[in-house]
Amino acid sequence: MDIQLKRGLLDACVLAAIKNEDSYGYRIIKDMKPYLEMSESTLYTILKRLEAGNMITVRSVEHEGRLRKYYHITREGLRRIEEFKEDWKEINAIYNFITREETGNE
Amino acid sequence: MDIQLKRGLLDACVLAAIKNEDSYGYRIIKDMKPYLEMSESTLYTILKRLEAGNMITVRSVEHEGRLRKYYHITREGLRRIEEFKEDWKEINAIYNFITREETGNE
DNA sequence: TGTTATACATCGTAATACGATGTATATTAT
DNA sequence: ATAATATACATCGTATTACGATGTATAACA
Repeated sequence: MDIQLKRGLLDACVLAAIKNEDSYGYRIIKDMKPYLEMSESTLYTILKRLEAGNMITVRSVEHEGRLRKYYHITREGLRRIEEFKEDWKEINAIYNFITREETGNE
Repeated sequence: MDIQLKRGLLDACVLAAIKNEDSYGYRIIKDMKPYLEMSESTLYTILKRLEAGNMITVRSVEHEGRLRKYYHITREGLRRIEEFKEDWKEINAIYNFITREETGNE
């Protein structure tokens, strides 16, 4: 899979992964795996970015000796997902341009 | 529009723009404009990349005192478009993951 | 004479995905 | 007992990349 093609979906995908229930890094990766594989370093970069953009909030929880950071989606984050849906309409138009079969010139 | 979202479409879009007829930089930009806006510096970067990847070939033509470089899609380039179509199936699966509405937990 | 359109080209930069690597504990396999 | 795997987060360096800014040059038009 072309990496570039995934790029625009990464942020929205992480937001979607925590949309219905707060989650933490390791689990987010596992939940997304069937749809989109992402390395840990990539995920943590994205989580930092989303936090900086006020799309998510973080809360640390001690769990069996290990640290867990639970991420919670904010109103801003939910809005980001809606924005994504809007953008997708344009993306589909571009997709149609790319895949259209020209008729009448052969 | 989120820039990241466009990234994966750029190369395929340029290939699509010359698929049915050889074209040159300035015209490619104008043809794509209704679907996807791209700066000149971006296009020439992409054309260089596609040429390096043997997706297109170039031929210079003198036209009214000005230089024109006509780009022609190769078999490799056509294959790239087909690859894009294949990848799109996965992209759609990811899209569904992002936009799905969870039922039964509220 | 000045502006816009046509046409290609390069440089610098900021954003970004990811491999490599590191820390630390718990569980499972050999 | 020991090795390997799973869990869990974190950082550094790097290559790719889109694009604004800028440059060169001619033709058409106001």
